Amino acid sequence: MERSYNASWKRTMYCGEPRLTDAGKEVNLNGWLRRRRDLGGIIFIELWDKTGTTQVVFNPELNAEAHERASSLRSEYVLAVKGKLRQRPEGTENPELPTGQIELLVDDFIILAPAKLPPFEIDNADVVNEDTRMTYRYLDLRRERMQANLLMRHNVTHYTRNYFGDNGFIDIETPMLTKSTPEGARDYLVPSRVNPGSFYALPQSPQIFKQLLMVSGCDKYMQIVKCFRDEDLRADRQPEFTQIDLEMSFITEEDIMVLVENYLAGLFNTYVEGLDIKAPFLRMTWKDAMDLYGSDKPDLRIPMTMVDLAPVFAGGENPFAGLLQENGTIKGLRLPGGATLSRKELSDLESRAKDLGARGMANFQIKDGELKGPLVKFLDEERIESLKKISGIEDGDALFLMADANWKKACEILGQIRLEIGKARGLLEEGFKFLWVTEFPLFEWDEDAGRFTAVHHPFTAPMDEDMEYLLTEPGKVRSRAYDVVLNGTELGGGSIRIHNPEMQAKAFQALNFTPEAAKERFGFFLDGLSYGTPPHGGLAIGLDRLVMLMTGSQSIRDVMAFPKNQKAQCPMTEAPSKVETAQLEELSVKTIEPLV
RNA sequence: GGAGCUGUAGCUCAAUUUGGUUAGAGCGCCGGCCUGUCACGCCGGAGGUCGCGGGUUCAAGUCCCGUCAGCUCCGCCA
Repeated sequence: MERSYNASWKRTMYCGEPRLTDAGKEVNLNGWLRRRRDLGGIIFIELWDKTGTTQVVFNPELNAEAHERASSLRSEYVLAVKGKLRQRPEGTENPELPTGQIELLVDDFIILAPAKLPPFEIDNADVVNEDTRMTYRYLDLRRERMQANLLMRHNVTHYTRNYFGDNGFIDIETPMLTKSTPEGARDYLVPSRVNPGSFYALPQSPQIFKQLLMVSGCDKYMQIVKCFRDEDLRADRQPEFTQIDLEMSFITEEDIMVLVENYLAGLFNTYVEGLDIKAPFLRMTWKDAMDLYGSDKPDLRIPMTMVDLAPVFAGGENPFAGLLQENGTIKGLRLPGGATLSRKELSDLESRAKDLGARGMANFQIKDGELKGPLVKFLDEERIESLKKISGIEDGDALFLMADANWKKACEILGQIRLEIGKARGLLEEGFKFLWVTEFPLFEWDEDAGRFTAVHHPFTAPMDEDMEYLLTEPGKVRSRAYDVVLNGTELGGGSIRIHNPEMQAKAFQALNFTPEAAKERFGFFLDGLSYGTPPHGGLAIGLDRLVMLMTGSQSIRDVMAFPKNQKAQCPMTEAPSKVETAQLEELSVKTIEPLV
């Protein structure tokens, strides 16, 4: 007779729990059959749950009936097993397993569920095509590494709520159905049935709401919140992702940065083994980050920085003299040991630089004390000395040169080369290198839009020193924004906000919004600001990226339970899908090719 | 929108460079043997739309054209 699961079968231990000290105990285990070793006379199975596995023994001499039934068991069957834990016979211990000193001798068991043959070997899913893993994501998650990732994510959110709660923050939810604000990323839109022709947007961030909560006097707000952006995907970008979102009143940059770096240091030191992250973190202006690393999110694990080679070439007779007279830029990057690079390797690097938009990339090498390179002939003794002094190039090294009329472009391209060559040559150091990047430009010129756009968002406060340029030279204004960067990834960013409605109106003006347009889009917000807004600021941390880095994962997909593929589809549910005409009609949405 | 890489058994890959016998291997699966295994072992077996379509050729997994899919990157991501 078939026996079903009842209280007598409930587990008394998890599969990963038994230890030598449990020998002699009668226990129940519930779990999945992960591996079967049928030796003919005796059968071993490994019973798995999220805590680990325990070896279960079916011995015909002790229990012929159970042994007979066990021969039909297959991978991933769900079982309830009763038996006695005992120390393994001498010489059969498995030192690799936490439960390896012990095993369960079966008295009785039931099959709670058989299982179809899995489409891939679950223990080995790390090497399986991601598309297949995603189609059977529930199986992909049924393994140690993914369970560990989900647990880490839980630990992070738990720690986060405690940390900010202990620091006086309260968790407040903001709407998922909200107003579209075309500034910024593309919105996901949701049609309103009761308001034909009108749409909600899913939030790109709760930015405006959290600022209005400051107007309300909430003082310290936090939320772990889903955000949505309809843009193309990357290894570290998904259409829906989670932010740790913060906002505080009556504070300065310093308050937030100290709060957040202590949070991050504590979090990493608690959950990542062998770390001793120290706060405060290194702080660097955006200008310095660009000059030294060619990136607004420098990867400090690569021990190379760029230098300004203008003094070497200025005023001389060389191909760069004209560029420098026009205020152009020449950046240099020293590659220790780079003298071994072949002509072909140098040429490949130059074509890579061209792919990135450079017109070229010159180089020097010092081999056996002799400086070589296409530009040597343009440099006299004095300039060569200057080149060596500024760049630090020594015997055995290479030096790359990037010249461009545009300072930012020269920095960025050489910065990308720095990253790629650093990784390729194994120069990446171990560990977690945090820093703050500050004093971002407030605006940048958008060629396509023909106007300035906000680098961060239009509510970011300008630095007091640059306030006078707000309307005259917007490109010159620095912002009170700060990003926290870890190992070349932007973990989070925030700013002190504008809390004065006139200033906010000016910012919109600098962005070329007419007062009418500003009112149309953000009128409620400007109105809110005018009812007594405290100085405030905040920050948002990308939870997915955070957990990705903490778990050493290559993609945020590995730390999300059910992520989307590069086409923003879910291979498992096959979302997005077509819907019936009746649904569309109800929503007053007219469209092409509905399903029915 | 663009560039690159990949696509062969359930999974991971080889064979493609230089077209030529019946497309192989490991794992997994099925059957048999096996009483201390733990990636159990040994023996046997099943399993293929070489992503798809077209072309060149006596002959295409292999060459050509097109197309689809997945991933990485650029654009995009206030």
